[in-house]
Amino acid sequence: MPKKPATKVVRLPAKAPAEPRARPQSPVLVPDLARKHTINDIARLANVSKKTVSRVINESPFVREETRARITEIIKRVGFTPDPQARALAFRRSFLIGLIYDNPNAPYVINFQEGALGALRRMGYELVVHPCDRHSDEFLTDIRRFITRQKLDGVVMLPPVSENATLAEMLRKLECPYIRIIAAALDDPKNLVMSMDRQSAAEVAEHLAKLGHRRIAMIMGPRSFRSAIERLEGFSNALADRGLSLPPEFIAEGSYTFESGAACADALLSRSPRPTAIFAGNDETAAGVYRTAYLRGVKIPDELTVIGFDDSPLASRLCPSLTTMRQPIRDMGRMAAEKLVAKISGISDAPAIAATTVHPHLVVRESSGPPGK
Amino acid sequence: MPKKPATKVVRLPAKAPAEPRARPQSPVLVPDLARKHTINDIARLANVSKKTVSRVINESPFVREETRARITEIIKRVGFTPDPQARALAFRRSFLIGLIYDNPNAPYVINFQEGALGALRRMGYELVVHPCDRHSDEFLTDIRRFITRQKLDGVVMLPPVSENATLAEMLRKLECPYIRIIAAALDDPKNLVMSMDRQSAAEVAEHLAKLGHRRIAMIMGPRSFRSAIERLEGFSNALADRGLSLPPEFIAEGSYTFESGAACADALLSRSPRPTAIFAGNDETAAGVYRTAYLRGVKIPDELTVIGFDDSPLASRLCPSLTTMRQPIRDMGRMAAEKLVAKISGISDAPAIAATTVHPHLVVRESSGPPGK
DNA sequence: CCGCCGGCGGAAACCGGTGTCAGATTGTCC
DNA sequence: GGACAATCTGACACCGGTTTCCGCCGGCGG
Repeated sequence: MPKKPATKVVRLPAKAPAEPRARPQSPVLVPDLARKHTINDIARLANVSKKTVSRVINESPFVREETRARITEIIKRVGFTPDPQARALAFRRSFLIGLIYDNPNAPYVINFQEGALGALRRMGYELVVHPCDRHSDEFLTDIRRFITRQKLDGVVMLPPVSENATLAEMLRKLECPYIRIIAAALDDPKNLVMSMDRQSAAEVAEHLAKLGHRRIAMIMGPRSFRSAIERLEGFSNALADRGLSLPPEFIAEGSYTFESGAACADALLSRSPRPTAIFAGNDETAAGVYRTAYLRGVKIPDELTVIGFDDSPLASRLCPSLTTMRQPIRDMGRMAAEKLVAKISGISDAPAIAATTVHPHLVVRESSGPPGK
Repeated sequence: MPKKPATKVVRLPAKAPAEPRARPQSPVLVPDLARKHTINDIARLANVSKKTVSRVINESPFVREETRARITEIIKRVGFTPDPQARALAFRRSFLIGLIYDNPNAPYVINFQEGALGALRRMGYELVVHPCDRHSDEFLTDIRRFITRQKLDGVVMLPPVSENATLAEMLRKLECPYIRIIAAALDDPKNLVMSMDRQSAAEVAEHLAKLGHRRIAMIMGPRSFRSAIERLEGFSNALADRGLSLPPEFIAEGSYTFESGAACADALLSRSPRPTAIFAGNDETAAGVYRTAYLRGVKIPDELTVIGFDDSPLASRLCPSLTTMRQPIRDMGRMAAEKLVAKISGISDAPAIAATTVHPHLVVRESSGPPGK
């Protein structure tokens, strides 16, 4: 083998005058469904330049209707789709959205992810997930590298990383559009999808008050979580409005985990008199309360009413099933996606887009009842 | 609004001569940490051609050690990372791996996803998730479009879509490397990460036999799931080995869901004499059994032993906590990622890679005990 | 001392799209 | 019918990498 024949690409370095055209006859004139097509193939088939095809693809108004129809028809017939990487390169954008989270609650993440993904695909974007460790030294660096490396068009953050002010500041400096999923107005509303946790917690208070409970306790989430604060205050204030109090000894600070829920419940149930109802910060915590009640032989709901928050699948799996606040997580994913793309496209000033909030609602199940005998 | 101005793209129809240039003089000669660098910047800083820099990045052996070190140092100093889209375009590969699933089990998906993602990032790949509906008419078309459009380098499939023979056939035709997460050897081992469900189910049988149970029932998953068959057969055979039988009236076919678990348990507990132990096909199903036991006032584990499968978070949340088989899902994600990348890189023949299996193990908790009084 | 060979470095083409802008093609009006 | 403006079209450069091709260089044998 004296000469490696290289590839099929024949280059003619300096014999300019020779060939009138680079490609004598186009190899593909008949639509061939088995092959990958380029924009050049389409252009050749339609007898136009690739630029015109590009204009059709990008819905430029400067194409005659007749031409557009012809090209569209050909594109559909041969099943052409433009190469995303090539477009990304030329547009200097990736059409990629990042989902940043450090959330142990799997159903929350999956549901959000799927809600966002569905909306993003429809709009021509893809989602790249980025689980992270918010306590790591590399935390910010890591996210920064992720964003710059992938040239993300924007990111969505789930709590609790969505509450990190330093991170938001970094994103602003990076000029990376972002949406924060969050429980309070910590930022310009156009950067937020808010869950009205304060009002939701008030709804729980109302439910318990109506059932006739008077000794009510709460296991809040960690104070470093905004949602924990919102739920606590909303709950406490709403109780006060009804002439009920939430004394300090009936407030326990957990960490939104099963284990902390069990530990906090143990402390609360040691009080005398003990509470007749516990509002757990989330469903995981409520499961911890169940655990403690089970070990202590405290009957739910006869001796203890338990309310959760999230309506994760766990809530209906527990026995008795758990009364809880349902968050429309999938919808939040969709809304975040739509809002973010609107921002990226520069149509962020519509008032409807400006403030995006969702209102959880109470799902009453078996774990709540009137205060026990 | 007479004319729709289309997009924000402002064209300046005929004022050509105005702007002399886009970039006056190369903006970056001094390493500037705040700016994006190109391979040309690095080449300039190192006094070499961009080709040499490219050689260093791609670990070509044809670079002098001294030169390589200098360039590497500069790359690190300015924090340069090559543009993924540009590389993808030039390499005609995307460095993207797809994760295809239609799995309602959120913790399973999240854990797998995170395991795979961690490994993939280390190897220079990204993961693009693709939830889908395996019963949709668009199912195959949808996945095909996903793969060809994104030019995926490979895909990983979770059960049950991993068991779809037509899908696997399509991937082969597309020449798209794939890994199937699966419970039986349905394909060339080098395309599989297998979970030894048959042996695991046998372990459950052994556990129950040792506890002294003789009337044992099973709620299997849907027969269309390979794991359901494997678990049933492994369980049934292992019982037979110990002189115990699994009579047809003690086998119920569920659908791996909470609701089906409850319904099947209801049927099983109506038998007379009723079983003293139920092996549920997965933890969700086991939760359904708990539900029915709760409604019927059957005490677990005193009157009924329940065993699950998966060790999802739910297992430890239930009261009493659920004895179950733990699957190392995150590890499976990592293994699938490593195996897939090995295949893509063409080093798939190593025997260690050829067969990849994981062995779930039993986690004994409170839901299993000797047969009741 | 010369010529050959192999390793290294650089210019230019290329991947598959898009932006720019001049030129061609219409349509309109006088 | 001709001039002019508005609308369409296409040649060309470019995005940021990789690959091809070629030439330079040094080391070696003759």
